[in-house]
Amino acid sequence: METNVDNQTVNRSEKLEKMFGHIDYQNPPELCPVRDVMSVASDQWSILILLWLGYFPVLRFNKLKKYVYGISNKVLSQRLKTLEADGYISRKAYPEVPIRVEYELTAFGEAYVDKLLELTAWMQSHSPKVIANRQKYGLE
Amino acid sequence: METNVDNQTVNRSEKLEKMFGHIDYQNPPELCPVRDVMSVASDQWSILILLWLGYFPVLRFNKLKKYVYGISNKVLSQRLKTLEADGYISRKAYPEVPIRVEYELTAFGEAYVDKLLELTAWMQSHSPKVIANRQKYGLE
DNA sequence: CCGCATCCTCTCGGATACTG
DNA sequence: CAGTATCCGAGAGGATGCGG
Repeated sequence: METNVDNQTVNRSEKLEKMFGHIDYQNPPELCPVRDVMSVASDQWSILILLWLGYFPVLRFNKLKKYVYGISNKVLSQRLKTLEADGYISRKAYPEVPIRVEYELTAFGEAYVDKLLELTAWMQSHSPKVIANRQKYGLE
Repeated sequence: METNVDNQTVNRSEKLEKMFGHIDYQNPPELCPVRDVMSVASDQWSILILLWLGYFPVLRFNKLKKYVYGISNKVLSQRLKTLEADGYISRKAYPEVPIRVEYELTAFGEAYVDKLLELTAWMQSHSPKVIANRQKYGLE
């Protein structure tokens, strides 16, 4: 157990070292790739889109709009385009009348969803604690 | 390997089922706790703040501002307050002159950073692929 | 059915100056 | 040093109507 904690801490330090060790924050990089990639992949709407596409392997535009309730046409359209450009999802249009368009995760997208799920599942199970913290904090 | 893939897929389905299975998207919850908690914890600036606090166990306001380069006083202050309210970090003020304030992760915050790191480390290692995708997409 | 174009609102966030 | 107060601009995002 003790060693587990130690391993965890060491593991954390290693990853952080790899992530931040090389950064010269006195003279910061104009475009940090991690920030850049993260800004797409950790967007609220994008996360929900990806997770629903993990739940239902194939979804059409209006189905997605129902599941990701509250999202507007414009934003859904934007996010889908960006997610496709970044390689997380694929888009197939069938030239029927009316047109049918299907979205699904790429292999890369699936890998990302798996990572994402570890985080969101953890957040879901801990959200009561966070909300409790928040209320307690509000009372002081 | 085959079974690994299967296990992975099954695992994914289970988590997604647990996350989405109960949602009546026809009549969506006004405030989804997961969305709510996520909106704080997956904020761009908050992530960077938490990661830097994982890297350096104790940091003061202006140090943080240097490491999380580009952040403004206002936003840093806001994020720190929210992160404290949600229980990720603790704030200690020493009544010296001039005043000294130290921020550090709580145990809960450390646990979250560990989860976060799995994701961001993955993103860092895959960011070249994403950027390559993006450029290829732009050329079509 | 899929999504773009338009308009319009409104919040977020940056810059600066100031205080305990 | 650690923020707060104020102002201001940009741009994200919602609603709607149209077109392929």
